[in-house]
Amino acid sequence: MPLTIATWNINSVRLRQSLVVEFLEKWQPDFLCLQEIKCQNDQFPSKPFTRLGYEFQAVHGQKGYHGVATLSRRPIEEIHSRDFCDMGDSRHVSVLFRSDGRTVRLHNFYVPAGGDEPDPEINPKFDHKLRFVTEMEDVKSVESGIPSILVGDLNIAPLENDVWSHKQLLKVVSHTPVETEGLTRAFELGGWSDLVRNTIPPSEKLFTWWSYRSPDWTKNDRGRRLDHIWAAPELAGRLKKIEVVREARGWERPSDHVPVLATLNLE
DNA sequence: ATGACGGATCTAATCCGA
Repeated sequence: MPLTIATWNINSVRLRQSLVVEFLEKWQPDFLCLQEIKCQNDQFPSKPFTRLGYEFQAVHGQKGYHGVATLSRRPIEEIHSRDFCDMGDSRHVSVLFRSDGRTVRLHNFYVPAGGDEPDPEINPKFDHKLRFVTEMEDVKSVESGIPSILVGDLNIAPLENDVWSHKQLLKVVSHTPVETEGLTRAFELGGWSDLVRNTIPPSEKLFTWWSYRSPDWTKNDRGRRLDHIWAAPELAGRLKKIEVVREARGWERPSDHVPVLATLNLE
């Protein structure tokens, strides 16, 4: 049985629960990792997703901001969330599941945006972002023999073709060298493989986010690739398909991010 | 032309996202 994992920064799950339902019905991933649910656990709209078969839900919300949730139609266990940087933010949740005789860990991340000014000395949010990414260095692709998948809104576009203009974004938070190098360090020290760029070559422009502030997101196509799917090499070798649901940016009252999916065959 | 938007919050103006 193929295994499909999706990640989507939903920018308020209560406001966009109908979009999530539409997505689950049409794409039917086994797992959907949501970020920026922007609600507390008891406000999370579980029922419409349960009704579609996503009865296993690991929700780690907080009031107003941030928050992550992993929905699954397969049983999950050992739900865990880690408090990066001891801020008390809800920015991570992980689950274990079994598939084709293996145990796999799935990490769902929402990395801090980092504010406007790319200088940790004067901008505490940027300092927080850099420290968060440094802490991600000890999230390994294989832990105690268990291979992992790491998805989420990492808020960093690491490659030149992950932004609409490498040159013009070098001093813009999300694409500064200190961020892209920090993310690359966590990626390499963790022993990860980038499933999306394994499939869609780095020579091609690829985005998953387009600003709300642009009057027409399709005009000039000024996006960034902020949402990622990484995996342990032994899982990466079993990748069958990658999909970026670009059309979702054009849905009614859309999130500014679109879903990204990976399908693996673990047989 | 990196904002001309959009969401949550002690519903009015403020903070936040990236």
